[in-house]
Amino acid sequence: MPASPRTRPAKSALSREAVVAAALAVVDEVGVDAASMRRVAAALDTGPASLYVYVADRRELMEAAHDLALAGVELPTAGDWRDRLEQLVARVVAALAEHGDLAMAAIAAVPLGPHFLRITEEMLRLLREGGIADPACAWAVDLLVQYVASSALEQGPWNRAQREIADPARATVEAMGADFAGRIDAVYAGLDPEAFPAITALRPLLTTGGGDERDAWKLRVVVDGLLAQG
Amino acid sequence: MPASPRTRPAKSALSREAVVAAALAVVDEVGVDAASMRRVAAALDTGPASLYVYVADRRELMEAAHDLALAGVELPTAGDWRDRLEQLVARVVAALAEHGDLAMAAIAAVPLGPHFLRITEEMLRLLREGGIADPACAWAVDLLVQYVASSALEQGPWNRAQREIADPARATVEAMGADFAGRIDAVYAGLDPEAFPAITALRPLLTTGGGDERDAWKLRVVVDGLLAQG
DNA sequence: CTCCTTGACGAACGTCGTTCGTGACGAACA
DNA sequence: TGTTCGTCACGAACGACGTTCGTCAAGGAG
Repeated sequence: MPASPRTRPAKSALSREAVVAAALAVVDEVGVDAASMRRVAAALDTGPASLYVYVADRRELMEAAHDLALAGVELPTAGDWRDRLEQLVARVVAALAEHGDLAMAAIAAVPLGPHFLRITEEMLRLLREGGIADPACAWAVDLLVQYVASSALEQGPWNRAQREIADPARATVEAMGADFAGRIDAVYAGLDPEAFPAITALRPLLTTGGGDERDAWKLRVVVDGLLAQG
Repeated sequence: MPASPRTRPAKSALSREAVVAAALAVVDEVGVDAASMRRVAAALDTGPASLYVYVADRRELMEAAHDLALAGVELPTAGDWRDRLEQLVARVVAALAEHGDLAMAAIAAVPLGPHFLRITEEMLRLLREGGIADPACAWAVDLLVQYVASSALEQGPWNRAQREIADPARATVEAMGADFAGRIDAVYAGLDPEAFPAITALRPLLTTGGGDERDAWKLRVVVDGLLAQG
């Protein structure tokens, strides 16, 4: 009588929480696209069909993982409404960017998970506290959500590449990571300087990250712009 | 001797242009995810393997389709540098949003196709013409590219749903299209008003598009914010 | 004419998301 | 106690996918 996974007691029962956490861990490891149902199930020592007890489909699973990544985002408490808004946005971006390309999981539709909703609520609250009219608040939060998604998607894979460069056990990925900006730079370098004088002139600036300072700058642009509206 | 597709003269030869154009048409029809190599090939009356003569892989094909969508974007000539920058950005967003979720094709990496490069060049040129310092120009164009991608991705599927509602021949998709915002609204409606007072209060504003006016507002926010930097 | 290159593309492979059917287990009921 | 029902677990299988490899046909060069 061979040991069969169908024999119950040897494994703890699955739960939606366990499944979602496993999905997030697999995304960390291999990215959203490669995080197949089979991989997630394997991480749980089961088969892919088991996951469907807890999620309707792969999309739901990945969205849940996305929301889970935001569980640790704490609402800021220090400073005026603008400080708090900027801190909140930066924290959300950072939480997502901690997980490689996780932002891809919620890029095609408005995220509606519990954590994202509480963050949305807080953004709206802060905007209203800042005296911004309600119609503009609605549009502003829309823009901020765009900013969050696109920033997380920019920073996430970059963060990941940096981590992999720093990890000697992953030297095989080193060439790929170091080339993250190298590929873009190579394209820019190959352009005709006559036809592309601006890109040519700014090339070094376009391909060297700028890190936290750049991110803070971009967020400041958006918020200053919001404040500039009548 | 059955007629075989291997018999040459009955079909015009493929070309990269034809393959990319077919891909864009299929994306228009079914969206990026469903635009499989098989579907694109079928649109060309051939098999999927034929496409690999012209593109290395599916990613390259979709990116090329993305760039093709920008072929018709003309650089603005009227107004001061700010007018032209805003017009350019709006045109790029509109060109992408004309094609459903095409923006997904270039969401994970910086687009580097010929049309996108000429647009990037023009953005940089205009920013410099506006007297913005080079380091800030680099960051600004980065932010504008984020804005373009996320806006196209927001507007594209919405545009598509609207077109499908307006098309009586596609009545079967009507319920889905009409529910585009309905689903979000349903989630918001189901929230506890005590826990989510802001979302509850602003719900009508959050789920009714705002259309062109909102898009113009958001772009103005970004550009005003750029101008506000020292 | 022969040889080489290139375009064309079918067959096949490995992988994927998902469904369906079956088994195991526990709770409820008679 | 035995039976029934509901739920979790999950293997087998299906249809679809991206891609590779091998073969054929056509055209050009020598």
